Amino acid sequence: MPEKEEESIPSELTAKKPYHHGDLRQALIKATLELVDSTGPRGFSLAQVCRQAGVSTAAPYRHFEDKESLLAAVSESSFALFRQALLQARDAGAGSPIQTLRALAGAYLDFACNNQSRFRVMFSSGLPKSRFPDLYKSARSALDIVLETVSECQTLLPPESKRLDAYTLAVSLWSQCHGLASLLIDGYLKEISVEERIPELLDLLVDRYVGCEE
Amino acid sequence: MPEKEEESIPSELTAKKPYHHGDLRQALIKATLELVDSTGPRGFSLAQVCRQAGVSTAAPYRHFEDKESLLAAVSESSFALFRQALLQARDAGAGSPIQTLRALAGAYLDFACNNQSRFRVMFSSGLPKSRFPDLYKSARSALDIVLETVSECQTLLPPESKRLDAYTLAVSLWSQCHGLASLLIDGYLKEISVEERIPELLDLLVDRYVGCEE
DNA sequence: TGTACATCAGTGAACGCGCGTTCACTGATGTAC
DNA sequence: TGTACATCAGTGAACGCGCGTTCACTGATGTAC
Repeated sequence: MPEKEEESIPSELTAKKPYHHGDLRQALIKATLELVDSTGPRGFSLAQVCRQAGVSTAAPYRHFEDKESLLAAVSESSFALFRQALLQARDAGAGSPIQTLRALAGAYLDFACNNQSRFRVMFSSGLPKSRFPDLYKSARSALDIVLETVSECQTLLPPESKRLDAYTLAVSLWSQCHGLASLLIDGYLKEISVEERIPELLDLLVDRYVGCEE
Repeated sequence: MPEKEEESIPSELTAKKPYHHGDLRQALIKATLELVDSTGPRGFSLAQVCRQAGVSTAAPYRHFEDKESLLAAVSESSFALFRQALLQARDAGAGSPIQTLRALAGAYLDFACNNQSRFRVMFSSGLPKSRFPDLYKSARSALDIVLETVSECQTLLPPESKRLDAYTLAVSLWSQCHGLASLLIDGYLKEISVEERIPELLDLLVDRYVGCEE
């Protein structure tokens, strides 16, 4: 028969929790991301989120219209962070166009790998565009960074890189980043130990955008 | 007050449906795919599947252990079809290595676009590898086609294409196909009307695998 | 500075619902004799 | 060929459960006077 703890009440129980949370909105987003990590973007329940955040099941309705709105807020904030990361990579380097593209591709991959839950919500949540038009806008404003940067870089590159229009090039770079990120996150590249070859892959995919220069 | 139809009983009601279904297993897989199309790989319910297949909610348990097993069967059959499509593309051409790679990339994209539900289940269902080890094997046996074909093609190509090992090249080709397919399916390429440029994109991504030749 | 009051973020109990799964059963099919 | 019976794919009613959402409420905060 196990002894009962009688000596002292743990501090997290004595410390009376305040009636108001402080920043429940952010806490709910954080809890959602943690659950998405194990259940996928559609497998979590609002009740779980509330338990995780230590709050009653009615509390979220002060901040979000319903469950889907919470997920949309998670997605929108993720696209905003993503956009920031891409912008930072584009502006930080200030080196050659090739270096800028390389930095952009690296940032894309880094964001995906370090924010897997966010990446999943962004690209696999299946939220209806019709209900959340702003969400789609914030997605586009992040992805446009890729398109714009490739266009800008292309104007700075030697003429032989210009036989293709910038959009085609941009989509090519973008989809390669996106595919690599998705396959990494889903674990399909684990067995063939591709992770240490990522720098090489990034160089490969960027170098080829300027024709033949090595 | 609407009139009631009294003239004749529709044939689908008079035709007594047989007690045994015939091929319920396949019918359940088909119904699941149709629902996945609108709800995502985790949003459908077994009850909906049964309604769609015109069968009681207990019927699936003659064919699948539980709901997750049904989804795993959908995924496994999809990887098998995918593998078939890739093999066919690889073997049909019998042209130059470049043509073979081009055909493979085209088949990857075609499969994804013509079987969007299957593609979603394959890559976004989040089924636990631990419970369905065979599923992961069938995934690998499909994806290995890409790796093998790139290796084979590379041995037939001029030496300047060999400065990178085949795995790195294969992963690069693979991830580009995968990213392009994912972005197309998720609708992120619709506004910039990239769809008519797909052949060009495919040429672009394949041509670059052999160094500089144009 | 002190008090009254509006505001609003939280509670917790309750709801109706659809879900996944089980059960004893039924009816069609195939096979042994 | 005809009959008895084992097999098994289906039924339909029932279950317990967790879910999303609502409601009247409570208690903390900020502001007007």
